[in-house]
Amino acid sequence: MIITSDIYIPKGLALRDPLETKLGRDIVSNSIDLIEELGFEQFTFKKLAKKMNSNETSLYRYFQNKHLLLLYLVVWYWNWVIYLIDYNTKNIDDPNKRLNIIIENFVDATKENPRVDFVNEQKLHHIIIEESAKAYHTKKVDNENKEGFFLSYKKLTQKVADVVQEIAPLFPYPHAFASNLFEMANNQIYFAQHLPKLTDVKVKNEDYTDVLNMLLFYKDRMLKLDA
Amino acid sequence: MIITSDIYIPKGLALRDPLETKLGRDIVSNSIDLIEELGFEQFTFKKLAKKMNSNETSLYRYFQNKHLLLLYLVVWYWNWVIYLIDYNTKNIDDPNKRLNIIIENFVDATKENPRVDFVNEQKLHHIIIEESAKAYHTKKVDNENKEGFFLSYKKLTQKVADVVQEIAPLFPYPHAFASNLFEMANNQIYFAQHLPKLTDVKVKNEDYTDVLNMLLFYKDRMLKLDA
DNA sequence: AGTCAATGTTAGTAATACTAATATAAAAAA
DNA sequence: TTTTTTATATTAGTATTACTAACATTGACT
Repeated sequence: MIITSDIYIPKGLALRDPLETKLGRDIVSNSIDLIEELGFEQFTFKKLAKKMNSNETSLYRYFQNKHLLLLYLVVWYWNWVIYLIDYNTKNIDDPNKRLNIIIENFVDATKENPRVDFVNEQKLHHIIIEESAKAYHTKKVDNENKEGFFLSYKKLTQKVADVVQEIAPLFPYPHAFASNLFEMANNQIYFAQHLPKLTDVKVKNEDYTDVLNMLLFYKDRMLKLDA
Repeated sequence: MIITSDIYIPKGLALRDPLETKLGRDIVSNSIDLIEELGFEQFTFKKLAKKMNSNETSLYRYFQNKHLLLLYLVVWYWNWVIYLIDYNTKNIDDPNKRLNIIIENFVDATKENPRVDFVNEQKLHHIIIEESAKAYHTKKVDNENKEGFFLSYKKLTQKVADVVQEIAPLFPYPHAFASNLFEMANNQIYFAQHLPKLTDVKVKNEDYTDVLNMLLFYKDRMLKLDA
């Protein structure tokens, strides 16, 4: 089990902690499958309950609505990426190497061994690419932000910004660079898969090499490491 | 009237051309107000009809559903930006100056005079920032792409990519750079307004100066114009 | 044997996202 | 001018969604 006490999933995101019960874990697990299959718009608690051989009402005991369930998954992903980059950059002194590893984990956060058994990280990654924008482009953002629902994304951004500033102390936009790096990774993968004229990279199957190289190029240019 | 024959709003996006009738123009105009006010999730045709003193059924004669109405607005915006950059970069030889103007228009596509009277470009810009991701992150993308609904975005990307290649013929990712520039402009404005820890720029009222400067910096770095 | 928490069951509601059928008014064609 | 077409409005209805309430059952622990 990876998600432990040092990983902050804010209270209020779920009505009760899904990790503590079989049903809760089933909700998380099956919602990943079903959102990926149907897309968020077509996904409903009723369909999810049916798939799980449970019932709608029980699901509402865990999540107030499907939007908060999606946000829960997105927060989970942010935490997962934070875990990955901590784990993979430990004991590496060179901040540029650390940033390379961060970028690798942005592009493909599914390759690592340590995983939670009931979460399919690859499918979760697909959901992030296809649906995550909907989790924070809503009229509720400001309230949800006050509730602390985006702390993980901020933490992730701050971590990357710190490494950027280690590499290039005078770089004026470390946070924007960090968040853009993350958004760009997901976005450009999406474009490669659905609107390829909007990008120059190719993604075949689960091979994100092109995207990785582009982001590394982007980083080197922005931080003037290719002089 | 700006939107003319050389601006391609694909057939199939609307059931009948909203520009040709009073009701159609009212739908476009009022939907911009209402989507901005309520957010796309809470926006319904019933509410829109009420606001317009029309009725739900009539609206369905123009748009199959609210998703296609949103996409129509987003396509409108893409066309509007294409128009703006064509208009504002005309007769300017220096490709770098042209790219600067493009970036200005990405950041704030509302400042120009030539405008369609029934479209509030400033509100439309807000909708793009807050809701546009939902217009193309859906299970329908691939089909809608086949219908040509994203040609305007591709055209916009291609235009910018062409300028990039004029400036830096060897730059390896002109399309990704172009689409990322556009996405980043909208995203970072959104972050500045709702999740400021994810960026370094500030947006007060409608002042996007910080964002503009950041994007110009980004461009100079990426294309090595600040050597 | 009793209670408690988790889950299930049944039933219901207001709103959403539509469609069909018909009526009326205004504009264009005969 | 009358007819026809076209646009819009009205009414009515449906299946689904997004919930909520009340109550029943199960199993685990005391």
